[in-house]
Amino acid sequence: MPRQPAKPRPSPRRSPGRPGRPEAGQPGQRERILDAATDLFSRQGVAGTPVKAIATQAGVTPALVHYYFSDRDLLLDAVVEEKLQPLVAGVFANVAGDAEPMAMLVGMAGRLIRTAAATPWFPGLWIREVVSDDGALRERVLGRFALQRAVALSAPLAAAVARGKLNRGLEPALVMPSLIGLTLLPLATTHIWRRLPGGEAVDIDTMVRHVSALLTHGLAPAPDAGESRLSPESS
Amino acid sequence: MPRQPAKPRPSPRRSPGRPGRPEAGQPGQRERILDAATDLFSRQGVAGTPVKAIATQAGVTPALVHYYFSDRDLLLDAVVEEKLQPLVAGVFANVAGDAEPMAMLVGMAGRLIRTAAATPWFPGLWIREVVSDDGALRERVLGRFALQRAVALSAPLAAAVARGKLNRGLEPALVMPSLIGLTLLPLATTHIWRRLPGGEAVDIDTMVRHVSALLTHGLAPAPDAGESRLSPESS
Amino acid sequence: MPRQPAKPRPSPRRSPGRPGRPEAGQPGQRERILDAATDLFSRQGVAGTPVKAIATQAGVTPALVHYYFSDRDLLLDAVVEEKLQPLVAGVFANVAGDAEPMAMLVGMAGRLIRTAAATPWFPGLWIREVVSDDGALRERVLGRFALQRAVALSAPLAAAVARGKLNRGLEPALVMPSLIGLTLLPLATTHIWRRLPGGEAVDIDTMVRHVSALLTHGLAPAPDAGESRLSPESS
Amino acid sequence: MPRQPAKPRPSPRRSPGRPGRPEAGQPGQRERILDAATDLFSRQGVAGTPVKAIATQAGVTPALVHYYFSDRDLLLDAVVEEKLQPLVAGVFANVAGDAEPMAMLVGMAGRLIRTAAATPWFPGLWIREVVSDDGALRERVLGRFALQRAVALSAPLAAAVARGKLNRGLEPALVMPSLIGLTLLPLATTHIWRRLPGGEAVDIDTMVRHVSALLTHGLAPAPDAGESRLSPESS
DNA sequence: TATGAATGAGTCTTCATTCAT
DNA sequence: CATGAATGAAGACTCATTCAT
Repeated sequence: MPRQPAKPRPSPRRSPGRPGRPEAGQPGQRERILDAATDLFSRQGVAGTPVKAIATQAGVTPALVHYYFSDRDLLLDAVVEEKLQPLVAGVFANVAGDAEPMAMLVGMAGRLIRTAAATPWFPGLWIREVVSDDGALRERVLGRFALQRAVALSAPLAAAVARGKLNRGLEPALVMPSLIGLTLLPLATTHIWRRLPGGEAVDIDTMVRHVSALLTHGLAPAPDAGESRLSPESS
Repeated sequence: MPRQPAKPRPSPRRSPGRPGRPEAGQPGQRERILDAATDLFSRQGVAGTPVKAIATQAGVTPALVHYYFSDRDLLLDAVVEEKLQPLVAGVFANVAGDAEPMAMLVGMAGRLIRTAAATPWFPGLWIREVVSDDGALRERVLGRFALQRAVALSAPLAAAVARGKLNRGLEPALVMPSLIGLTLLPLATTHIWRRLPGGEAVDIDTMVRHVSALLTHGLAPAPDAGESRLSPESS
Repeated sequence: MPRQPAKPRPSPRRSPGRPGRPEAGQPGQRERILDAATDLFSRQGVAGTPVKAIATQAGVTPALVHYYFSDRDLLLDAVVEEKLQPLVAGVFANVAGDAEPMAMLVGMAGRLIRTAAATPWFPGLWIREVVSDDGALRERVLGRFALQRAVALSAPLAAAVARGKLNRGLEPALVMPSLIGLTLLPLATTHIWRRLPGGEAVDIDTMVRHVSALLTHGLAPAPDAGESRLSPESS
Repeated sequence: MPRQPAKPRPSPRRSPGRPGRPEAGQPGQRERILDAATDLFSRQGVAGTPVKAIATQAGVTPALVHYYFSDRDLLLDAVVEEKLQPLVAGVFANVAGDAEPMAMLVGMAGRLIRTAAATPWFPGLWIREVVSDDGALRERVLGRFALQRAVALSAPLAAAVARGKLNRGLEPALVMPSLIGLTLLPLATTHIWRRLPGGEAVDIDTMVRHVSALLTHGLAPAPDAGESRLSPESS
């Protein structure tokens, strides 16, 4: 303690933490900020969330947000890399182009719904800031991982449609957007349709069933065209 | 600022426009502002669009925006009432609960797509500011017309599912969200999937066909008794 | 970005002006700000002068400074263009390379001193922000007018030294810096040497006489061949 | 940028109280910081140099700067005492009032130039922070050693002028400022006039010769009675 | 001896809004 | 009708400084 003598001692400044401070530090200050940012961004939008709001929700000073992330922009980077990217990786995990396309798509839809349900900030953030035109995360997400994932899926899907393994009326390039629209958008609007009659009873399993039903029949090749379901398969 | 005493002092009723202005006629100042606001809101989000940007795009001063709309908040009201509401009314036009549910839904999807394609600001605005959690227009839209429209549709849909006129795996409360997700979200992300292989060739008709195909089979009652059920994710 | 300030409409906000407001407006708000900026920059340095200080001295709000100058940087531009440039132009007025070099230089020194004395901010600003290494106005001033003025003078001076119309011991490239050093630096340090014995009595005319005396003999060609050479440091 | 946080200077300002003096490593942490500070102050100005920049250049943490110097203000003190003061002492070394004034002044000019050339931070720091109006080091330097040095010189110079041992047109109180202006200002502006034609070839010896030539003739008593007088403003 | 963490007090800048003209 | 001028309130970011370790 080198500062003994003529210490001005302006303010007592004892316990720096706001109520509910981390004590020892399990959550990790940086983590708390990142969580708060992700949450607020998903609820109020990036443009609608001042750094101060993030700091407040994390129980820190705005200056500390800059201390850890330097920049509002780098904070966005961190959200994409440390929050979104892992999540998307989870959804795409063990998705192989060679699998049965129907199963793959329905499976991905289910995983998307369950993932999103377990990570409440996901659908809102994606809808608002990735999908939207000038979404603050859009280019980051597309450039870093989303686009390549979509591209990787595009050839198999086109082939599946061409070979009649998927409904021939489908447009391959629109399959993924349809999937997103069918899963994340309803999830992002839970608060809305819950207000509808019958809506309050809908749970995640119901949702998975609904989307599965829609996709199973909607994506499948038309039964009357003479194509039997699950023809011999030759990969 | 340095206006000396000898000020011209124009008469109380001066001719409005400066030279080279659109005069009082065709476009309408107020209309231009409203258009600019709608467009910018849809592209940059409400929170991301300052009044000044709207004024600039409309070719007027920020003060004039206040002159016509008093308030940023009332400008939002105007956008909802004069832009969104008529559009939604168009989509729901001659939708009757008594019609064949399949035809009604597929028809509405088609109308949604065509309407949105003809009104580029629509999908973006809806996705960002109506659907999103704290969307700036959300409560306005829900409270004024969207909710009651959805409610009106909810009973017939539930009945149709119950009576087997729609796929039994569907959840009535989720039919409308699915419809929105299947139409507006892909439309809002045109810029994205256009970059995918095969995406650049997709036009509106293709899109209508794609969604129709998906819905026609996806919503229709299962042709056979064996209902496809997705296993609830064996986690 | 985040707008929507929860309009409480707190204060009636009547008379905007602070004490001593311009009333009719002789000085001109913009002019007042520019004057304040120039003055403060010269006294405290550019880096040491917050916009708020300028605003306060001008009797306005910081926001108004931005209203007129957009940017701290553009304010610097304005200071250079509207304050420094005219002043320098005045000093260099009717300076012709063809004139007798002695008379020209001594005349310029005199004009520099009188100009600077009449414009108290000039020497300080020049010394601190033009001459100094990372001076905030340096590149602006050099790039826009100072360098070309110096270059224009450089050939005639070299010729004059070569032809013996100026002291042969002089280095042409150093003549202008010497002139500046002999005039602006003492002027910038008035407050210092005024404290010295005999200093309080020195006025502008005395200063002009002093510099003229020094230059008249210092610049003039040596009357006799015996050129004084300083021994290279007798350490 | 604008620093200088209203120095209340509450503490008695003791010797920084380094708990155990550095003396460990060769370069010396403290020395490195002091060097970095001096260098940066001279190039960017005191107000334009954050502690962090000093720390970075010295390869340490900002906290360590405070550890050694307690305070930004005390760091300035240290720069003055440990850097500027010794340098100035060197320039004034063996300057005696009784010497031949001409030789003393020309000698001092030469020593000033050579000193400054060997210590690149000197001219800039002096010009910017000692000479300038609110220079951050000004009062420190004047109060501690510069003023008394100048005062000590002032009587002999006045006597020399009075006795005709120096040019009678000179103003004694202005001799030292002229000397500073003639030496340090050109040195501080090396980067500028080096860009002029002929400037790139100028070296220290040339500079010494130039100033010596100017001073030798400029300071010397007029060889003839006809004293050149500059007309008071040739308008 | 040294530092990472943390913060209060600024600094620059933007914005919605008002008002006299 | 329309606008230039003006401002209070915020927003992002920086900085000197402190402190526990």
